[in-house]
Amino acid sequence: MPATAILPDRPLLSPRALYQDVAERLRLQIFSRELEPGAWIDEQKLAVEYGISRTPLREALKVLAVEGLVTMKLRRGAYVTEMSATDVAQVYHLMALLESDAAGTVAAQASTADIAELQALHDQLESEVQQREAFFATNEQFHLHLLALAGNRWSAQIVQDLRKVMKLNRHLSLFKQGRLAESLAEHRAVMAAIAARDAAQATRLMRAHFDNGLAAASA
Amino acid sequence: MPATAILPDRPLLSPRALYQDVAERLRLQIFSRELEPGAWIDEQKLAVEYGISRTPLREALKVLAVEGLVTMKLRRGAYVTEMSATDVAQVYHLMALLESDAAGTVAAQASTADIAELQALHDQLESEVQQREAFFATNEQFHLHLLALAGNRWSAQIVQDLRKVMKLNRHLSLFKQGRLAESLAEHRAVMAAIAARDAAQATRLMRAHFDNGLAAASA
DNA sequence: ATGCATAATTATGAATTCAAAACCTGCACC
DNA sequence: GGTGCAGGTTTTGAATTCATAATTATGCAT
Repeated sequence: MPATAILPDRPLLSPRALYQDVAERLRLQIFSRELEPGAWIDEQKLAVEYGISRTPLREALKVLAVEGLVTMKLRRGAYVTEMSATDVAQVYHLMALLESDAAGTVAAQASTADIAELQALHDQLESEVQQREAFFATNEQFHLHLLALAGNRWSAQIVQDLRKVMKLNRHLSLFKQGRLAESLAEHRAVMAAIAARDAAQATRLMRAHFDNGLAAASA
Repeated sequence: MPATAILPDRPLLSPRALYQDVAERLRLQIFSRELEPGAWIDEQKLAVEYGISRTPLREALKVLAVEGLVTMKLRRGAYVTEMSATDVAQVYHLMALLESDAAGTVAAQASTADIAELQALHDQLESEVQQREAFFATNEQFHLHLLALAGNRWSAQIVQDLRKVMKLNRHLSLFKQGRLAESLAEHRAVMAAIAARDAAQATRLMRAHFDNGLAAASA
């Protein structure tokens, strides 16, 4: 009898292909450090564990490779990507660029209703300073919502991918004690600029928010 | 006898996996419009044409899907992505953001030798205004070299992917008559700002260069 | 002739099989 | 005691096979 399949029974007529489910499951295992950076990914073992064949697993690995989460080595399989300090800085810089641009766009163009939604998310964040996990989740929601409101789907997709690879990095700045409060204050300022429709200021403040995050991460 | 394989014999000990070669070949077929936007990609036919099995072809298609060149529909296969006018504008905006940032970084930080190399590429461009094909090629080389000099490998990778996607768009601004000369003039200004180590100006001018390109493309 | 139900065909998604490269392991030899 | 080679094992990369969903074709009733 094979090892218990981890993927629960899914309807035969699934809304998406198996390799996509597998890709998502792999991401979760990577983010949770069950598969840690630098580790070799054993195709056969995982296929048995997931209760599937190697084919969809290999397809999923190729997807993650393009996203940057794993690195393929010819004839040696897949490895979880290791992020150097340089990589972290470079990705932060990119996210700062894209998200600050998005903040400016939203401040200038979003509807009042959209901004109210953003404000609601921010208010929720304010109430969660004491709950680390909830704060992280809402924080990510806020940023993704901002990207969605900015309306550039290419940009949004890229930032989503970058956020994924960022999760490879153990030393997320927000984990630093005390950084949560600072981060919230910066957020508040960004939100205020957006609400005030001050695009230039929103851009500036969002960029500062990321720069501070990077500084905290590398400290 | 099967149809003639398009891929030439390659050494048994190939430097990269077959699916990567196939991905590259697919990109070329897409850019050259042998596979046109919206078209369904016949796996079996292509596999025979390439003289390979469906497995590496399918893996290549998944890679292109993440890159945005093709769209996978469940149980309906792969389709060449169609770019709307909105998509074109969004991608242009992104490239403007990333490349103008790179221009600023290079102006501020690149070595004198590096800038000399860039200048050499620009000089070559100046000599090629009359040769459309050569101009395109050198232009792309210049931009990619600039990205490389900026030193952010994530940024460089993204811009490379975006440039690929852009080639899906038939109405590349540079094709417009007269735009070549304008483009060159803008290039010259950017190059001058970089040589003068004026980062802010380099950023501004590169951004303007792309904005003009977009305006020309949508005109 | 047209519309619907159903059967045949085709193409995709996934599993399985096969070939070749990389990696151990152990032994001979320096 | 270390080094290098031979053989076997493991694992990847790719082809083939299989199952099922989607599409097309067919035939029947109206």
